[in-house]
Amino acid sequence: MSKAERTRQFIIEQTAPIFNKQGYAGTSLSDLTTATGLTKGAIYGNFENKEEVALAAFDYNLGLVQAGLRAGDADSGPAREQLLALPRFYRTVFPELSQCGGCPILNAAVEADDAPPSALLQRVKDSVRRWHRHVVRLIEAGQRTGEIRPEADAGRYATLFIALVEGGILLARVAGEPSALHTTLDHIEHLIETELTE
Amino acid sequence: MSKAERTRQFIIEQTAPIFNKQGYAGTSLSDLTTATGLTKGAIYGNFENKEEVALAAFDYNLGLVQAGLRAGDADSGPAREQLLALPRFYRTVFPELSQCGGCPILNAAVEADDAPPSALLQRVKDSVRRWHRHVVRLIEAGQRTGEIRPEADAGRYATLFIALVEGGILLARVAGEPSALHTTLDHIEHLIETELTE
DNA sequence: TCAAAATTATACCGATTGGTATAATAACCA
DNA sequence: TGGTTATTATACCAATCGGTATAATTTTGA
Repeated sequence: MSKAERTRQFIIEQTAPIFNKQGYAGTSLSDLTTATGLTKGAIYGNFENKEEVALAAFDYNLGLVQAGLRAGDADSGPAREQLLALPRFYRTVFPELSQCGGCPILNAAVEADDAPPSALLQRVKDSVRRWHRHVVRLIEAGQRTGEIRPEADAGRYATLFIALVEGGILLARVAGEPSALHTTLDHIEHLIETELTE
Repeated sequence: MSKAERTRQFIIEQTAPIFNKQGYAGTSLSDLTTATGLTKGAIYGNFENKEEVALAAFDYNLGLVQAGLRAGDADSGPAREQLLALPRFYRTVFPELSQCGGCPILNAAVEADDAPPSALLQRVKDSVRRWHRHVVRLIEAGQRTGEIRPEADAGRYATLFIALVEGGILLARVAGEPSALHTTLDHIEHLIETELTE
C-alpha cells in the first residue's frame, strides 16, 4: 500500500462522517483540510476534485452500513431469521449510526433528488435498488423452502421494510431519541411473523 | 396590504420551492434575486437576513401541505374516513408536491438534524410533533365513539403512519416514480381497516 | 399635487469558495 | 547513500458568498 493510497484512505475515513452530516455540497474544502490536518495539495494530489472525495465518502459510508447488514444475516439459515436480522441490525446500530450523521442513503437522497442527474444520485438509486432486491431475494428464497407464504408479494414487503426503516430513522433523529425507530422496527418484525411466516 | 407586505409575500412564494429543492443553506442570495427579478436591496429591505427568508419559506411550504391535509379531513365525520384522508391526500398531491421539491419536513429534517440547534430544526421538531398529535387525536376520538378498537395504541399508529408516508415519499422520489409511495399508502389504509377499525 | 416616507437599486465590502501552479519535502529504489 | 520520483505545502487565482451603505425611485397621505 503506497503512501498515496494510505493518505487517500485516511482522507476518506476522516471526512466521510462530515460529508454525511453537512451534506456533500455543504462540505467545503477547508472542512476537509481541518478534519484531516492536511492541505489542499494533499487533497488534490489524491483526488480529481471535491466531487470525487464526496463520492468516495458516500461509498465508504454506505459500505459501513452494508457490511453490518451482511454480517447480520449469515448468508444462510432460516429465511425468518435472515429477515429478522434487518430490524435487529438497525436497532443495535442506530446510536452509532446517528453519531455519524444517520443513514447515508437517506441523507444523499434528499440532497440529490432535486438536483440535475449526478453521480451521487445514481449511486443512491443503485443502492436503493440493490437493497430492495436483496430483501426480495430473501423472501423469495423463503418461499421456495416453504417457510414463507407463497402468496406474499415480496416486492411489496421489501418496499415496506425499507420505508419503515428510513421513516423510523428520520423520526428518531428529529426527536433526538430512538423510540420512533423502535416502533417501526417492531412493526417490521410483526409483519415478518404474522404476514410472511407461520 | 402595503407594498412591502406584497413584496415580502412575493419573495416567499417565488423562493419557497427553490429552498425546498436546494436546501436552506444551499440556496444563495443570487438564487433569490434571479428567481424574483428583484435585487438584494428589495430582499434585505423586507427580511433581516437570508435565514429569515429561509424560515418564512419553510413555513410557507409547510402551510401548503398542512392546508391540503386539513381540507381533506373535514373536521368531522366518521373517524375511519378522517384517517383515510391522510393516505388519500398524499396519493393525489404527490406529483405536485414532488414538483416543488418533495416533503418540506423530510427535506428540512435531513438538512438540520446534524447542525447545531437552529430555528429551522426547532420548526421541524414542532411540525412533526403537531402532526403526530393530530393523528393521535383522530384515533382517540374514534376510540371514544367506539369506531376504533379501544386497545389500539394511538401513538404507535401515528408513528407508523408518518414513517410510512415519509419513507414512501423518499423511495418514490429516488425512483422518480410513485409506486413505492402507493405501496406504503396502501399499507396505511390496510392498517386502518384491519387493525384500527372493524 | 407635492413633499415626506417607505421601498428598491446600485455599488461596494471582507471573507470564503473550489481550484491551480509551483515550490518544498518525503519516499523509494538502484 | 544518492538521485529520481512521488507526494505534500504554499501562495495565489477569479468567482461567489452574505451583508451594508447609500443613492435612486416609488408609494403614500395631506
